[in-house]
Amino acid sequence: MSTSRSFHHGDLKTALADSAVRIVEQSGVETFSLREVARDAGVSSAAPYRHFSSKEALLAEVARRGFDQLHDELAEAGASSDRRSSFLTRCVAYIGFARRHPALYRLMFGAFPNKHRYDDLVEAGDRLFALLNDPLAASPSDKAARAIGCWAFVHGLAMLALDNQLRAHLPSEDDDSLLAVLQPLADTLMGTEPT
Amino acid sequence: MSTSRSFHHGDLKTALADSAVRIVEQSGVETFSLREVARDAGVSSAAPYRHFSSKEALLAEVARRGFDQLHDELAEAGASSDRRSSFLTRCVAYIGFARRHPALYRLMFGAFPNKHRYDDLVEAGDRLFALLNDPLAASPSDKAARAIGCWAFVHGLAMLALDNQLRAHLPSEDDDSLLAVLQPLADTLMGTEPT
DNA sequence: CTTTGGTGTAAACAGTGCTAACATATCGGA
DNA sequence: TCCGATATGTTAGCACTGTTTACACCAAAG
Repeated sequence: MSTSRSFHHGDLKTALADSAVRIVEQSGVETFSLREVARDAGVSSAAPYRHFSSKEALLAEVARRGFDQLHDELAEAGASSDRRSSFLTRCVAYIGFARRHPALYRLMFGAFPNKHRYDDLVEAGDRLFALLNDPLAASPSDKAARAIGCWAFVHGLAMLALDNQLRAHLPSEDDDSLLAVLQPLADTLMGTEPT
Repeated sequence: MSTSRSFHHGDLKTALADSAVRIVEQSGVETFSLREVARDAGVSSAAPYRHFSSKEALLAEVARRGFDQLHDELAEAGASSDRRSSFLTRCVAYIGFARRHPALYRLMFGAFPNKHRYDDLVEAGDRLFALLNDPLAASPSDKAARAIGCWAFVHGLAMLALDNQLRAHLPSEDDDSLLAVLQPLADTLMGTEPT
């Protein structure tokens, strides 16, 4: 074994992606530079092009990782308990993720020209969507509409949280305040009676 | 009168903002360049700095205009009729705006490092929020929570629309499909009975 | 051992945000 | 009316960016 690490880096591709994630989370995507990633990984400016066809392709990989991570966190968060509280738990966890990784979250849902070229990214997004719909699966009739509504609501809430709009308009921004917003919607979305 | 237009441009500031809006809407914000704006306005690369302290400041002005325009369109859309249908009309109009001006809308809600420096921009956002809350004004009790929920929902829906997620998961993406998603939420948010 | 293909480098190109030094036009006051 | 101060434009340049091209090197297959 010993994946020989003399001249050839060994696994530069994942090293670059690791650096990229760290840099995006620290400094946001506006100032993100491929050359800085290369410096961070200790290689030349042209090296990344052996593994990613463009800066956008590297950012797509970063976003894909973000989707996977969010998916896994939500899967764990709402595993136990009944549908309704699973739904609420996941909503809170979702917004928590967006808050802990604001720049990454913005990248995930930001404008991706040519998004269709990165099918791994698209698939990761679809997996997340499917998981969010999970607690709504047994809801009555107009399933699609409720599913979309669910995601739209949580996503919009997360975005407003990132813009500090929640803090501006809610008494506090802890999980209880969030739940006060989420509760009535959950009842509607799931077709259950308020408890 | 006759704002003398020989050497000094006359009103370069608004001319630059006009060009910037057009360029953002056409090509998105990723490739947006101050120099292109300058070329488009027929001035040198350094001229914009007499009127905007940075590229970000010019983009802030573009975003501010977007907020004002959306505000005005919504104000007109839901002017007549009762609260409930006014709310629904405005939701549809809101998402319609996002779809007709995707890049501009993304800019408006995108990451704005140092957003606090552009108070005009912040105020324009606040005016929009106030207008969206208008139909909910007379709703019972937990007003703030419902108001936030309302905006979050519409905003999230608009974002998903821009990512083509609605087309992917809804039977069609006309206004009727949108209303199917919006209806049950509207009832919940406004504290009225479904009709 | 040799060849071949994958992976790194250095150098260059065009384009970028932004600044500094300079030029000109406009306007308020002597 | 002249005249300086100021606002608004220009040119030239810096440091940086994404990307490409030509080249160097190493690993493994034949």
